[in-house]
Amino acid sequence: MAMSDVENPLPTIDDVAAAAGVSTATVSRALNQPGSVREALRARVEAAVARLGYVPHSGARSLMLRRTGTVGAVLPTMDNAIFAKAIDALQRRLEQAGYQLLIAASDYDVETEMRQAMNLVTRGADALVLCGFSQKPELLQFLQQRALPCVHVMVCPSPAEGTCVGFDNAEAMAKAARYLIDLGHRRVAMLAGITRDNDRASARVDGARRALKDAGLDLPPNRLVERRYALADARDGFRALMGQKPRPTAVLCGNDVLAFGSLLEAERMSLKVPSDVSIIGFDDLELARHVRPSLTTVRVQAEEMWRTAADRLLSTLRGEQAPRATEIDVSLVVRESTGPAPRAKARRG
Amino acid sequence: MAMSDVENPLPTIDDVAAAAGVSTATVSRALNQPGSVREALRARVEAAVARLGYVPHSGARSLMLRRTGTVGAVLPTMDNAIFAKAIDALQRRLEQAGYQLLIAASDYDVETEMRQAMNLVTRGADALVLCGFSQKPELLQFLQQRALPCVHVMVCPSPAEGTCVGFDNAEAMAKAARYLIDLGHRRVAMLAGITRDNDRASARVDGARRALKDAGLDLPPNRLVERRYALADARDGFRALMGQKPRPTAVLCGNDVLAFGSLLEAERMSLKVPSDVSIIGFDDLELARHVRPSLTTVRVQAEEMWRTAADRLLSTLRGEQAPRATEIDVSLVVRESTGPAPRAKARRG
DNA sequence: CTAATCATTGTAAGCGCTTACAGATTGCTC
DNA sequence: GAGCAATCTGTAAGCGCTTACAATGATTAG
Repeated sequence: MAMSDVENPLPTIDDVAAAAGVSTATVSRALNQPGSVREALRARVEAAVARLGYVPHSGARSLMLRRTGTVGAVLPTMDNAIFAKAIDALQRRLEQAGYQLLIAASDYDVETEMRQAMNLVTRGADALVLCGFSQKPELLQFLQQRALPCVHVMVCPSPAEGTCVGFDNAEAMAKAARYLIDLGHRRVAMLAGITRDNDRASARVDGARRALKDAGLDLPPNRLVERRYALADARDGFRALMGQKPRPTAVLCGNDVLAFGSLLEAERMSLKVPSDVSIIGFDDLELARHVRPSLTTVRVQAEEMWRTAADRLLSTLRGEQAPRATEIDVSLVVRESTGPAPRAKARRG
Repeated sequence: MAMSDVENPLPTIDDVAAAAGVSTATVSRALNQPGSVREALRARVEAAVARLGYVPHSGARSLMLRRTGTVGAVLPTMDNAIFAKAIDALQRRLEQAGYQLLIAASDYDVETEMRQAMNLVTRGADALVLCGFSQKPELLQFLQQRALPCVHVMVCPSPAEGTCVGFDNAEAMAKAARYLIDLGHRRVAMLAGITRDNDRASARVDGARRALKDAGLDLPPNRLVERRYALADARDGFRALMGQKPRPTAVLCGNDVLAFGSLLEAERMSLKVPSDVSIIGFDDLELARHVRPSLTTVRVQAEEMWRTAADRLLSTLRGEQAPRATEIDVSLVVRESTGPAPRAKARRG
């Protein structure tokens, strides 16, 4: 079927110009500023473009325009509903504005994150979306040196200079902890995400600890476990917590995946939720409202957050002034997985 | 803080050459073929590169090399575990090979798909990953005209020319249907994904219908509903099916999200799974093995599939000959959500 | 009917990079 | 020590595009 193995060079603007009987300048103008070319010529050019299947060479174009029309995003992983949503929201917004999304995964590792971010820059990303604020200083310095627009998402406010769109992770988790405390819980455990290289996960632990401390309680090492965001790991972590001697009466989870795993494991262990143990998640994934018992969780307006992050970059790329920090609403959504602390029994005797 | 608002042009290869006291050709060689430049000079060049924070201009580079080092993927949506996994697998493999991933969403619409695919080509994608085979002919023709490497994933074999990596959706679903039939089910319903513009979803329906027909059964219109891949829609669809007069004894679901929603709704309706109704999913998401009852489902080696798809493109880009069709294993994983058809009762009397 | 003005189009200069080719340097052999 | 090959480096020509500037033709005032 292969018509020919001859090197079939793609049509260039010169070919279009020749085919339409005009100069290259006219072709370029007809395509980029249709208003500045007489209707008849524009039609001729467009016909030639269609006939030849011409597409401007992106490299040549970016060489002249000094922009590529792509925005890069480095996220910890795609294999997590929360980041899949992120990509979805980013891509849609950027596409609307004529930008394409380049993506890369950091695997929750700052070295990888830096490497990937630089890859994206090397590939010509006009701007960068990063997650959190735990980047290597070299990376941030490099980006600043190149004056590359960059937004940090999922955190707010920013500890240093830099634009961010997100929320206060510590305060959000503290709010969840206070809710448990108000329900009378005294032995509160935390099933956290892996905190290494992850300022969001660390902040959530800090927030929980702070709230407990403010109530005269603490979060001893044996009531804090870190697990990867996967159901099997979550179940394992929950079991580890529940194996503690005076059993925790409530578990704060680093996200909804950990919380869902906890629900599943609680059922397996024949622990009733919330009467035996209360569970709180984070993110408010679609699943949270559907599972039984439905999940009390910290709702994050994820879509809005990522969309806004894209908007910030787009503004900056347009040369507009954009607010440095944008706070996104978070709120505790109370559902069925939390309840009053169980009465201590068979203890007084 | 802004040091200066002076236009601060990024360093070019000329700057590096000047700083290192060599010619631009040497800089280029030192960077691209380190072996061809004397050690001492290479070191000087690298020092200059580091000092200036030089990064080659991707546009200029692609202009000379006639490649950009990016691969595009157009997927229906990112907001679905199966496609999130796809992005993850694609990105990792491509990154290993020095390629970056550009992504776009088609929203299960062929027009959008075409638009987005062309966007990616316009942005310089060296190759394209597409989902299924339901693209617009114009698009396929355009890609062929440009001799752009392209792989169709999630389907196999391909109905037309073109490379594919996937499996036979109809046969896979037929297998699931036969399993139910063998268990004695006679009223089998299907909760399908939206089939419009989606050859995978349609093929799955076709497969189910075929298997039923082969067993002398049928899939009447009222036992087939289509719903979007979301829990709320799934529950709604399941309820619709279960509202039918002679109730189906089994439901084949277009994917695991629909199946999970069905499980949730079954519980809500106080239907026991599998004694009242059997449920089969598709994909074998992580969740499938963890829920209660665990989900019988068609396992797809998703990661392998997408990784292989990336490999096919990489081979083609290297100029190697790649197999036209690659079949990926699918198998029915029997768990707790399926069982023998309930005996018809209170009917004989 | 001529000159001045305006709207269109064409000419040509790069944007930053790679690489064919020429030139310079080095190390050998005789 | 001269001549030659082998190795390394520099020169310069574009890659395909946009756009400042020049040139052209059309239009209108005088």
